[in-house]
Amino acid sequence: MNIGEAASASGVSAKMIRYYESIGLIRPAQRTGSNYRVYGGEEVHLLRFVKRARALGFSVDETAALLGLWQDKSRASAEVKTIAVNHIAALENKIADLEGMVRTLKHLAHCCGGNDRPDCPILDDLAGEAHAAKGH
Amino acid sequence: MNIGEAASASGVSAKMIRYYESIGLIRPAQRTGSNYRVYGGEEVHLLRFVKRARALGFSVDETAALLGLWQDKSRASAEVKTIAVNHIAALENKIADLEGMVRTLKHLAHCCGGNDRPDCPILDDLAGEAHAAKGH
DNA sequence: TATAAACCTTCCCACAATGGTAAGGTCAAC
DNA sequence: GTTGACCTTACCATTGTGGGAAGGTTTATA
Repeated sequence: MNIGEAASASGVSAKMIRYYESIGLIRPAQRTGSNYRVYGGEEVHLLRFVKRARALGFSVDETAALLGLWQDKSRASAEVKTIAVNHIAALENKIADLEGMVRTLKHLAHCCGGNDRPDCPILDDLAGEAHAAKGH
Repeated sequence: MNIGEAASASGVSAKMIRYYESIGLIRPAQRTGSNYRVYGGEEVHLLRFVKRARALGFSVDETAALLGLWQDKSRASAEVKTIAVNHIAALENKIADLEGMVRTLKHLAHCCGGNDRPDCPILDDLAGEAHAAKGH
């Protein structure tokens, strides 16, 4: 299997496969006589693992740790769970940050006329000149 | 005012002030005879605006647009509101993505013993080998 | 069989935003 | 007049991904 076929079989672009190889996330592929990378079902399986982990928001480093644990048949599931639980916490922090932004922005947008007058509480807030909004 | 003073007055690091200048987000500062950047209250005000916009998750490009509108005293507030509303939608999309990840991970973590046995539904899921979980 | 299309290879550039560091100039205080 | 705290520019790194060029290979077709 060529890299292009492995890419469409795994959903990981050829570009990213080479990248993952270059940073050591995946082992260097075997090569043909003419230096083409060769992949088999096992490699594609591994690439899918990586893709799934990335889609769940794990960093490449975390993914590498998970891959290591996956291949260590005697791992303790607690190790995996720890990574997952930490990742959940990080995601929830990020969500909380974004929700804070949304909350503020919704308030400001709600207060903004959104018409053709220049009067704009959104800009006033950004400028730190939040004049008292007419209570709503 | 030196760049360092402007940085502590505005909360934007000196590094970032120079960066914002280099990409054209803010106008080049005036210079002293010895080539030091000089800032006044107005510039600090502007930097605070930028900082606040960035803290609300606006990209540098969006921030530039907002800055332009801020300085255009005859803008229509609708233009600002449009940027804000689009940004809210983008943030909410991102939140939804992250929440999907959290939901999946919580389910998997819940199903994972987290003990010293190798048995791990998290890895099974990543590997695409999600064997039927014992119903819970 | 010749040639063109569709692959592959490596290498470099770009993004967004931020931090770091190094080599050198300047200013203020003591 | 020296020291320390500032400033200047110019690079490098990050994270993960895409784009492209320059050149080699394989395959399909005329």
